[in-house]
Amino acid sequence: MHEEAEIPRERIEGPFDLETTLLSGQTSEPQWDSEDGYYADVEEFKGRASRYRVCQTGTRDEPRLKVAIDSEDGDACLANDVTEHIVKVLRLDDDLNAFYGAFDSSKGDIVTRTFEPLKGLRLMRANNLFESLISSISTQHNSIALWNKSVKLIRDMYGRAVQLPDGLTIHLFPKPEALASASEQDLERTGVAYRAKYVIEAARRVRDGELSLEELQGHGYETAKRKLMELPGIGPKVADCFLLYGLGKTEAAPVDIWIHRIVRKLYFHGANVSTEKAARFLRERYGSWAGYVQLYLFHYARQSRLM
DNA sequence: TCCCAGGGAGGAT
DNA sequence: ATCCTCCATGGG
Repeated sequence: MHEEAEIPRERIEGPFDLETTLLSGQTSEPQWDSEDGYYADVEEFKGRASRYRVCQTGTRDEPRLKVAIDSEDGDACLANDVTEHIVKVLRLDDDLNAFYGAFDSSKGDIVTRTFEPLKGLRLMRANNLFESLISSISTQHNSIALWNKSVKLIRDMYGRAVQLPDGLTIHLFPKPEALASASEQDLERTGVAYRAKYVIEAARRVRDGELSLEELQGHGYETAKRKLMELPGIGPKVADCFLLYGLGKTEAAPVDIWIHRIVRKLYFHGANVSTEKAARFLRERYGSWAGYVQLYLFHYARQSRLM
């Protein structure tokens, strides 16, 4: 069944740029598909597999969004669930203007110089906690293009296939049990390569209840991070990715090779500061905005070819 | 052919 | 604690 909806201006706190946000390669889930102005992803709502598409109609400073929903047969009204979901995953209720005003540019805080060129860029939250965890694991020592492809292949190979009324077939991300019982060899064919054993072990622990992703939500940053790092293949950076993009803990600032270089150059005069120290520095300096600062620094540096 | 990709494990100091 | 090498695959 097909539905359409709109997200009005008043649901969006401050400016928003859909394209910059979705193309920033930030999230620990594959990039949304794009077709003529619309960006699409798939998820289950009220047990019904759905494909939702989002299009920005208003401007960056007066943003509005159009939403189109196609779901497998059923007469459930999903418009409300989907629009609330979109507000959550695009973090439309984050007060971006508060972020832009939180640091004193006259005191020369470096990050403020990224605000104008990237205005409207928002953090995202994962559609799906389990997918976010597996995606985060598959990013280690991998390229953005490659892990995007791998996670989409995991959907295609192990996820439930659904044909929508318009004929399009979509694949949801598989449930933990499907990946837990996958063979390492089979999973390697998705391109996750040597990380297959990490993916299977993480899926097994979630399936067996040894790790509850929902419970982590209730823990503080430090505790949740420590529990995540008990999993093989999850170190400080992957844990921070899931804490930020999966659990929405915005004090998490994943320090990858890029952020590491940027922080050393911009904040430590090029001194050799460890990744752990850089992460702690961002958390202590920027608090609950650290995740946003990380996003802006990363995107700014890559876009401007600063590093 | 060579090199690296949004790191982490296992080992040696 | 900090440093070192290797990890499997694809794309430049």
